Amino acid sequence: MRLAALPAPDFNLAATLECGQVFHWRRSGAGFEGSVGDVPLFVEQRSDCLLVPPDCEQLAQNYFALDHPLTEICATFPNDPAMNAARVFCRGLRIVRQPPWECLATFITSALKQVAHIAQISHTLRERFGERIEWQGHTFFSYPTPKRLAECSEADLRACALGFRAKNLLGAARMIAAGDVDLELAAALDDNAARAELCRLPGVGEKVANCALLFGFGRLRAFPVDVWIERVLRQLYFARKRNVTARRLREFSASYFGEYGGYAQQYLFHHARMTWRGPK
DNA sequence: CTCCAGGTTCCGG
DNA sequence: CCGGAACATGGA
Repeated sequence: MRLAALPAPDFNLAATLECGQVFHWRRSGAGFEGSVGDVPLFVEQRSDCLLVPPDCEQLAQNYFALDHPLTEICATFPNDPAMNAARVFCRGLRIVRQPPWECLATFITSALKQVAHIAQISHTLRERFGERIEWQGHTFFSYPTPKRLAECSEADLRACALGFRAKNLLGAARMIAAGDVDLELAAALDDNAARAELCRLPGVGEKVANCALLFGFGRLRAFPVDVWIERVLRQLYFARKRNVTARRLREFSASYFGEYGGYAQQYLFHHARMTWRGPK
């Protein structure tokens, strides 16, 4: 089919989709196929343009956050060796705008899982409980809604290889389906209040809440501290320092990396993961 | 076989 | 507030 060309300067599609912020895109030919909410999408990069199906330009422009002032964002990063290396390595990587629920739910299922496993779980949940979307001879599945997951039993979810995460995903889906937690209301709160609201959900602690805030709620200052980032902070920012507590790391990262700390975090995360023990 | 993975929660100092 | 342990599953 004919594709439309969308100007996308200062953008790296592959890095953006494979850096561990989103898990359901698959390589397809020279591009990627996936979905944004319930809209199927194919996207391919040609130098400074994105090729997308006609009438999808606006959707892609928004989803891939082509309006983020990347040069300005990178200029706000602290000037230190670790950050500079990550900034060069991740050039063109953008924090996409994921639908809040599927982002939050995916990170609830991410606890103590490798990126490949998280993707596997996401696809299984989509195929079993999401909406099937046929498009151009390809089959896509949307992420199941809170309502749909709330109707499942814990055993249904455990059957998707969720392990102990099944109870958390189910509990979160039920609280949201019941209106006990309202993601649209949370979206109107400031960062700290929104984080506190998300943390009321089972399986959502500081780290998962920050991932949801950063990748699903557009809070570009949110700084998730996972095992990789903790290694980066301890080895590159607190080298030869003893007894650095988790709280100390959180306080440091919340201020040191600035107003676009979430971008800085993702660059440090991706760079460390890709270089510290061979690309995978 | 052992170790670890984009953590959260609960429990005892 | 802090460090430990339990919690499932699969790939390295």
